[in-house]
Amino acid sequence: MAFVAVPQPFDFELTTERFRVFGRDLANLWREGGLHRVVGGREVRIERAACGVDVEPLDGETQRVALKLLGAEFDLAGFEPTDPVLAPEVARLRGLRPALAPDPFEMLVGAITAQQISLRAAFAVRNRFVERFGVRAEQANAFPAAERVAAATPEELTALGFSRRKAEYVLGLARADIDYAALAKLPDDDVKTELVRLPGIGEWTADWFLARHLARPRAWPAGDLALRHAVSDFYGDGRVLSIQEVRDFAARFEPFQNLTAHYLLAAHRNPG
DNA sequence: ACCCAGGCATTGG
DNA sequence: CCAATGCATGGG
Repeated sequence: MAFVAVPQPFDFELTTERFRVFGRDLANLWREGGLHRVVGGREVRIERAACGVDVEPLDGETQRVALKLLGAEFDLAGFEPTDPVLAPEVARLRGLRPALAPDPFEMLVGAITAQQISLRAAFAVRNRFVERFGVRAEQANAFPAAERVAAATPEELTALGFSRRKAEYVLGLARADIDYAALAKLPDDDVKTELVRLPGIGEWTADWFLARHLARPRAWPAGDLALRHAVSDFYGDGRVLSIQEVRDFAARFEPFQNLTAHYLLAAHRNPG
């Protein structure tokens, strides 16, 4: 047994709910109570153990990936909102950590698949992509490497269910020479400015990149339809709030907009 | 057979 | 600058 420590509070089931609720994710595969993912060509299993989280096999890289997937870097201990709407939901979902995408290319391609369509439909397309271009280990497939996708044709992607446009976006990303390490050092606004230059990446995708890959505390995807519905139901008067109206809520949750977005979404899809 | 779902780029005013 | 349009799949 090789244990990894995730800071308290931490609830393994709540944190991994994301990998079950929208359907199967072949690259982050929930199976028999554990999360399977391919790291460096080897399959890793992450499961709850008596004294924390068990990661097999464990090395420096699998530990880094496991900590990302379980949202270990968030300051959850400091997240104690006094907002009368949010506070009870945070209490009810205590230990929920936003599950992060460990890989930037995976994050961006995943977001592109999810543009406009339901997450169920998005996962169906994404899984065909993962199966087609991602090397299989035991149960799970590695998320496809950009270098391998770069050699594909648009037709190979449309055959998997991508729209013509999305196929071109994904190929463009795979072929683009993006310095993700440099990007990760920039302030939020600069990351967004750089990302939005790329075809197929708008503000929504850039915001989710900040939120679910870079774990930026103030990321707030105001354009997200599900977040708009959640904010509208928790704080609104019956109609669906506009993007600008939802954006204006960000100040209220300073400096925990990212955690707040994830808690509102989780609370909304799983009402008390 | 519709309609909507965790957007985006393009086109035309 | 804002409004209208097409796109792909899966579930209701």
